[in-house]
Amino acid sequence: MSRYSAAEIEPKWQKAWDDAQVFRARRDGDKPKYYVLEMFPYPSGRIHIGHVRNYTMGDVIARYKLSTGHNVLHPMGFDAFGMPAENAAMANGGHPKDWTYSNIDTMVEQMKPLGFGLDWSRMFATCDPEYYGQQQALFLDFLEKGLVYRKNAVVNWDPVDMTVLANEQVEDGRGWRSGALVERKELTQWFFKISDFSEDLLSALDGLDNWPAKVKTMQANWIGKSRGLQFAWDLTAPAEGFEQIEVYTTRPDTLMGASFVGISPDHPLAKALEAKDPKVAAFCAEARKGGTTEEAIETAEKLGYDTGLTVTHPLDPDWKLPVWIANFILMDYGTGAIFGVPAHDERDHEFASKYDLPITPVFEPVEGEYPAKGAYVPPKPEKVRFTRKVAGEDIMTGNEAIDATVAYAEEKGIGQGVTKFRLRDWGLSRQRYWGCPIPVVHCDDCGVVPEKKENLPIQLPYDEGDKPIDFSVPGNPLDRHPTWRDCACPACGKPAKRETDTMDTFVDSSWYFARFTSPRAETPIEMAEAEYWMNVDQYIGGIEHAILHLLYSRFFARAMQICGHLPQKSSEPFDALFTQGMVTHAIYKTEKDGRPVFHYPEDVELRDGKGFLKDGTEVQIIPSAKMSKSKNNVVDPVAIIDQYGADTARWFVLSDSPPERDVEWTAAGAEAASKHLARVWRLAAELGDAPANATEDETLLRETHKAIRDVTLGVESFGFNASIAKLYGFTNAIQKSKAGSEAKREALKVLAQLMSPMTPHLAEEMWQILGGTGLIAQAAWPVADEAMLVEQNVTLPIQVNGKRRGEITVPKDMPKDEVEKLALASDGVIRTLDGAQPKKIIVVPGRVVNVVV
RNA sequence: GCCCAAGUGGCGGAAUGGUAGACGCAGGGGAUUCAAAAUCCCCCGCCGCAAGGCGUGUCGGUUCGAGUCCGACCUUGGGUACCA
Repeated sequence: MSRYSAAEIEPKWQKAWDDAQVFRARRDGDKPKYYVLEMFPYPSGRIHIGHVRNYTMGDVIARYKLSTGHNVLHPMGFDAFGMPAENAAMANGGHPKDWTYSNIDTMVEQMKPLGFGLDWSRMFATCDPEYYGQQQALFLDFLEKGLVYRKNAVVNWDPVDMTVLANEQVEDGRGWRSGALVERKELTQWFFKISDFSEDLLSALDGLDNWPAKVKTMQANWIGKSRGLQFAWDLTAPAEGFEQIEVYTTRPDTLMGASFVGISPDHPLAKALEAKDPKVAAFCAEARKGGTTEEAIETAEKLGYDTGLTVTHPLDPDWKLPVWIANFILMDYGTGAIFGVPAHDERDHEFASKYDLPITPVFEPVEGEYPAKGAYVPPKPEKVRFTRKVAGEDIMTGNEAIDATVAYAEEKGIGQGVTKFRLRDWGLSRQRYWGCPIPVVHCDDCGVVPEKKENLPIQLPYDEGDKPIDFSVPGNPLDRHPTWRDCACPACGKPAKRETDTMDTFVDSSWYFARFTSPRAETPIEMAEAEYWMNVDQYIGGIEHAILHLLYSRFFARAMQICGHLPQKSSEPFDALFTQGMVTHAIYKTEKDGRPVFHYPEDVELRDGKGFLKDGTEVQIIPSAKMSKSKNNVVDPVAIIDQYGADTARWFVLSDSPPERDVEWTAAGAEAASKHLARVWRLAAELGDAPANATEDETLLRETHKAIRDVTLGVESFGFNASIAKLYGFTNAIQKSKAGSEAKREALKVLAQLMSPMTPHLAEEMWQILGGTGLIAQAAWPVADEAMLVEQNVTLPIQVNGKRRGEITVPKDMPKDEVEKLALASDGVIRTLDGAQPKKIIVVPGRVVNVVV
């Protein structure tokens, strides 16, 4: 081979790793274990360059840990249930199962050439009956422990298609297929009691030292612990059997500013009124229009209906307030009823302004003006002057006022201080086919009956031949299946019906990390394996999973532990978390007849930062856009590997941006990466036989040890781009060095080792060329010699009033006063001072000298 | 709406409160070559002939010193419980 050829090198070394079973996870030996996991992919059909980046990061960690003497577990699987498979079946016919498994085959085939150090023997898909059957067993155990229950909850309802819609199937408040205005409808659904763990899920965040702070903050806000006052407003006259309306407030100190009591359209009182009064019914129907998302509800126009009922203020029997039904009050949070304080809440202010309700301030700023318009909502720790206080001092913080009011209310027997959480129970029912069936049976005599474990897995019907699963009509095929629904009651044996809801796909991904420790076990996990491999030492995935997936997994780990399916130590399953950014790509756009036309990158020629089509038309370049098929800006890793090889793709996705940030894929960047790898290869292949040179050899050795230190630090701190920058520097140093060939050989062997987690194939090839022993993948990571890292001199910038005016080079441990003298004597300082006397001189050893005038 | 981030040359980005722009791309100049490709070397924030001045989204603050800390705002991205 006379030049670097990825096509020749890469398959060769992949086979060598396979033959030596380098990445088969082993429990044997005295080595410490290390479990690195990237969030597993959805089998969309083809791998994406974002996958390449994500799995390359994990692979760097896996290979590095292997070379530092660990037993590494680095598995791969597929998050294979979900809506896209059903959508594909709707659009193109076929069966979700066939579509999914065919996609998995394609993606595995596309992933293998990337050379990831994965233990493929552990692979599974969540749609494998062996996996989801164990998930059904977990569900039954959770049910037995009281961690699952049924209650009503709202879904998006398409009144034309008569089907439940996912949030993403609601576009501008309308069903994506029918175009009908979506309504909120209640259904009986299954729930996991995640709210039982609210306090623990919140407080345990403190112990997650190796999680990004932003993720912990997001989770903490999501769980949303609040303290407040719960109390009841007495109706002036009983209505529909109600004498009181129970409310919860986090700002009881504003009670004297109340102007109305509001209840949710789903509040029992609202429902009772609705049943009797067509006008209330009409309003509630209107209020239920639109999707179920928090965003849709919060941003919808505030609508209210005056019920005509009134309540008495708890602190003033003569004060009557109206009761309104309002569309922005959620039945799921608190008691489903509030009292409105327009002066100190933006939403209440908007509502009161619209319906002409009184706006009564209860406090004002200690200094400055009361805002001219809108509500005055200072932060709770800020001191304010109360004009209509319930209890406490005239001037106090919001927090002090809340405490004083709660104490007062409790003393007077008006209400109780309570702690509440925003976190709601996890609704897991989905009215869809392609998911894990919920293993229960509905019996007319026995009610809801759990399946017997020996009947698991309850498999989805596949129905080849004359009765295929039909996706051409909306709704859940399981619900209208001619035979699958019918079964015998596990309790009494009489004819009964299966639950036709399947599980949320978040359930599938909430325990797969545990299953990887014993993927073929006939129980959910094998305890001995979990004891050894858990927890995940490093988890890597997208920030889009910061809340739901991670919170659900944390819940599952606790619930599994309660049921004896995970060891005690695994209540927090992910010791360290890293959230990586996306790979983006420019969009090339022109317009035709007022509509955008998107062009493929290969059809665009770039000159001086501008893009042109073949016919000379200039295209608009939109940089750093999320890749999207409809925008024609998707980079196909298969094409990149064909053109440059896996090592180039791996090197590039790590090189240009910090891993937590987005990286833009550019053809020029990929080209540059490829050229660099070829240069490194040539350095090894064309080593030559120059004689030793003591000084130069020593200098190169020092560079080598610095490179070991810097690159290792980068890898350990997820600074892969920093490691790569150092590797460029080290490569330049070797290339320019006048050292002898043997010194260069040693430097190049270290270079190969330091590159091996990122570009493993090239590293193996160099290792072989340079005469390394065995596989570089199994060689021990080099260790930097501290003695080689010590510098004698240091260059200090000299500042005058914080501005750089020169620099001096001094011995590392020169005393401060001598540094001062040298600094004052330097040209830049003399010129800038121009005879003025320095007031103060700041010497930061090894860093800077600042002369203050 | 609410929660969480990010914003630095033409571009991607570097920088424990201490020389802003490491490293790479693009660009310019040169070497090599019959010529080219490939490769190698040098230059490269902005304004200015220069001295020097200005520069890290905007405005203000803390500090001897701020890209970094604090406050407000703007823009972009992620999440918002049935996309995964």
